[in-house]
Amino acid sequence: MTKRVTLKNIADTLNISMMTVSRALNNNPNVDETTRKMVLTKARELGYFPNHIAKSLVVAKTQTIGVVVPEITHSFFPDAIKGIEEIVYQAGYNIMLTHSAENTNREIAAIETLASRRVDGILASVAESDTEYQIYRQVIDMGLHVVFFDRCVYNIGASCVSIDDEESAFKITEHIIRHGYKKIAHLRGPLSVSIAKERLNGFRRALRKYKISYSDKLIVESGFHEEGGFAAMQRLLGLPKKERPRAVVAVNDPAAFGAMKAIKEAGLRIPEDIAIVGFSDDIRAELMPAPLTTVRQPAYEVGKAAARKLIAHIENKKESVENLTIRTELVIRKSCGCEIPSNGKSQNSEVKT
Amino acid sequence: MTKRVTLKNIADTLNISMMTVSRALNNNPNVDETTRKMVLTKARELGYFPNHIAKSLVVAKTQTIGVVVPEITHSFFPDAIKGIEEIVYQAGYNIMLTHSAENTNREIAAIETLASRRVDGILASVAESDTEYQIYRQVIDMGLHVVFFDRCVYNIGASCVSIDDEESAFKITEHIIRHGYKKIAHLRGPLSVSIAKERLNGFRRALRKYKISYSDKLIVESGFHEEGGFAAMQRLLGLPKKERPRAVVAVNDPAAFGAMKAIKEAGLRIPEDIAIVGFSDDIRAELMPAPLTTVRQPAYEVGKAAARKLIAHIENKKESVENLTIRTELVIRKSCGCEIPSNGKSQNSEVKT
DNA sequence: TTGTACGCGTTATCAA
DNA sequence: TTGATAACGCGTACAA
Repeated sequence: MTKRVTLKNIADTLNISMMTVSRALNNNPNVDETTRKMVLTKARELGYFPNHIAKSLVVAKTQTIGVVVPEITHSFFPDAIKGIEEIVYQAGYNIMLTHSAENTNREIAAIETLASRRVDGILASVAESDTEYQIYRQVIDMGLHVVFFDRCVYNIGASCVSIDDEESAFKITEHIIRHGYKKIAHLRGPLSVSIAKERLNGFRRALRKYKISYSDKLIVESGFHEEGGFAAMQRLLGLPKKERPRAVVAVNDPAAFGAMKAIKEAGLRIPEDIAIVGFSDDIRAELMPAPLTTVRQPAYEVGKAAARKLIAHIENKKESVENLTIRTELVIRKSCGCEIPSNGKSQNSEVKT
Repeated sequence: MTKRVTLKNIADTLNISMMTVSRALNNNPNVDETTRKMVLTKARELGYFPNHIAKSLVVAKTQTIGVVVPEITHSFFPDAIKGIEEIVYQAGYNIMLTHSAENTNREIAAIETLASRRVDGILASVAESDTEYQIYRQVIDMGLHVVFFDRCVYNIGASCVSIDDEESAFKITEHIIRHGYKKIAHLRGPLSVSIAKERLNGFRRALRKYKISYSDKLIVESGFHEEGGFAAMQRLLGLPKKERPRAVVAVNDPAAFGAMKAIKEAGLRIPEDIAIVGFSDDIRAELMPAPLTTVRQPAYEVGKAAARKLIAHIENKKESVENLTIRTELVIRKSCGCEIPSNGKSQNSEVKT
């Protein structure tokens, strides 16, 4: 921040009061048109930029939204941020972006700085490692508006926008079941993260509905990344032949990619020996040797909806806290054993294997 | 921004002055340890969060870096932003993120709000459509520090951090030439963007060095996207057979992907009929049917270097304005006609075709 | 070690 | 339509 021209500078050179200058610049109707023109001209001439900091201090509003993401480079987040930016820009807000790097302490520090910077609200997606949410309670109690997106914390007085994880996992598992597979494994994420838990629930519900028995041995933790998926799949492949899964439902696409690598390295074919499906429709999914059947998450829409909800909370005291859900779409490709339907998006292919 | 506890609140409940509270909270040594403990305890008890806005107003520094990107979802930018975040976080700054959507007017508006919000400096990558940079001149003249990254504006009093585009384009073109190809086309970007111009220059320099003649017919504009690459390649394929290129150097990977699609649709093989190389090492490059030979851009490093340079400018008046260059790496894959070397990264394969 | 006075740049409020 | 004054919450400079 360097020395700048102020309202007072303009007022002095024009021999009028600061207030008149302020009013002229803010399109206040109670200003003579001649004076307004004069002020506008002089302001431009002097290179005046309003000091938004000073204004924020007076009006106790910063027009700023704090955003907390766990990992900017996860394909989901750039799209979500773009959606957020689109909405807040139109509403006259700006984004303060923070990155927790999946680290709880950094996330807490981020929330604290955002609170100190008096953002009008926070859009947050929590880190994998989070186990307690005291800091969110604290800022929410202070009256700061929080809306979670994608990875939510529930029952804490904040709205949440996410995809219907449980239902989506149910649907893709159901799709797999309809292929006739009986031994189906699940690579699950860390259960401290809401989406991991819900996808697991959806997986289980589908098995129950179709009365497929399963042992807990077929549910292994992979985390959200390729390496974890690879390791988890290796463990499954290390099972006695009879217990090995015929199909795998992965918690997300990266985990599925890792698993596919492990399957390949074991000399097995996808989907002939082992079918697999992912979750998220990563940009790489359709380019895999066996293009990956997966769930498309509308990240951009999630970002937009979350931003809209947050702004509603900010601008309307009585906006109700609620959990919003954004529809996903099943993307059918070869990895599940389907013939690819013409548009690759049919939801009802039933292929026996 | 909601009602909050202030220094004065703490001071009053403790019957001491605001200044003592301020000093205690800021680890000023001139405070009795007993008082400090008392203050710290009470601050926590009351849920005090320092008002960074008020502080910024007094000290005329916001500890905020404005970031302007043309398109958050371009694979380059999330990585670059992550690098930026890493550095500014360590240095005690936060990021205000804006997105121009490749639109000049939005970019100008973004710079203006960032200036109003009194950010300490700006990291900017300009939009494709930009033709004049008056707004940057203006804020730089005001004393705002600007560092461009990736897409730069030169000779305007701002540092720039980018990859060595000209040299990288030269190297990858040279690589293609060494395969023995004679008729080599270039899909170029919009010349108003610095990187497009420089890559074209590198391409030309390589042809000159190896005395390869070329007609301007083989340099066609594709823009930076897949559709443009597709259309541009179709134009090349529409040329009389004799004039058609045997190899193509694309301005970036998405353009190359589009071109590859056009080549496929024309019933030609890559690299047997037409070899092609890209630029940027998009995450999809190695997954293409013919894995794409390309130039790897260290986006994360570019972001870090740009952030470091900006902070140096902010914190050290005499930091010199300069253009920094980050090294790229040639990534050799099949699309250029190479046998793939063991690690996929050799720089000196020479294969005749 | 602690406290007082003032100012940062703006808007709200009330008076003219 | 315009202006004077106070206030936002904090740090600087100086005094005690």
